[in-house]
Amino acid sequence: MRFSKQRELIQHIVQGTNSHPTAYWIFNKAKKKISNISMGTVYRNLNKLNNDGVIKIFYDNNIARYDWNTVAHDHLKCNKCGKITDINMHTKELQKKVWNQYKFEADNIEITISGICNNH
Amino acid sequence: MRFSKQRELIQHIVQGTNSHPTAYWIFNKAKKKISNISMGTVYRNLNKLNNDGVIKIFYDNNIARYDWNTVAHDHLKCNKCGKITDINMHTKELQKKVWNQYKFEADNIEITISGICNNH
DNA sequence: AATATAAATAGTAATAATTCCTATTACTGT
DNA sequence: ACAGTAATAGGAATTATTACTATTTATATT
Repeated sequence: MRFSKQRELIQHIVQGTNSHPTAYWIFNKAKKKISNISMGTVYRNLNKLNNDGVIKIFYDNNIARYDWNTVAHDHLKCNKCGKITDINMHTKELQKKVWNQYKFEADNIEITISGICNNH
Repeated sequence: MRFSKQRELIQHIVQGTNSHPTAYWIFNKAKKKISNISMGTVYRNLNKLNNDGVIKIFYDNNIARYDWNTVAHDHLKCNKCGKITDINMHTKELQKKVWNQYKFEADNIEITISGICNNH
């Protein structure tokens, strides 16, 4: 993969926030540095970075969010303020379990827990 | 809520399959019985049925799928054949855990595990 | 059974998220 | 410096979903 300043910027934006941003948020942030950047470029590079394991994509209901944290982890989503918090649910155990019980080779386990966070 | 034959049909379609169908699949199935049914009607009723706890909505990446099984459960998704299988991961324990560790009141826990199923 | 009314529908337009397409641009190896 | 290749911008196209509105229909009331 060749270097591109657009991709570098997109990577830095994702890596510079804990807010689990959407593509649209990243696009708006990127426009401030490269005013003519397009959504196509944002999506293409986010997918590329995800495929290369540089960042991680996950889904909050039906919209994609992007995470600098590529280590396996899970999310708490507050239904009141929308805040998404990283947590760790030891998915290794689940991975073993689905293999033993269902002979299913898990390569990705996503746990999203919604409810009410400790600010409410 | 008033009776409608459209909603009744939609409910029966969802309750008659284990395939975790999309709105579009349900729409096509419904058209065979009520040829002029519209997508708006399908979505409106699926949401209504979900809100009433008659069926359950969940998200497979960025698309909505509908499930007759309203008891809390989880899903295995095969990356080769796309098949989605119901499993049970005892999320009660996770619910306790996030309360103890994070003081987070979980009301919904979604676990989606993707990988390769036992047909491959 | 006829009527009123409130709710649901069909059909379509609008929106939102994402992917696709193509002419153009710009790294990189020679 | 130049050619070849890969990435880009910008916009069109697609897909999923929601919103709007005139019309129809289920149900309660007479």
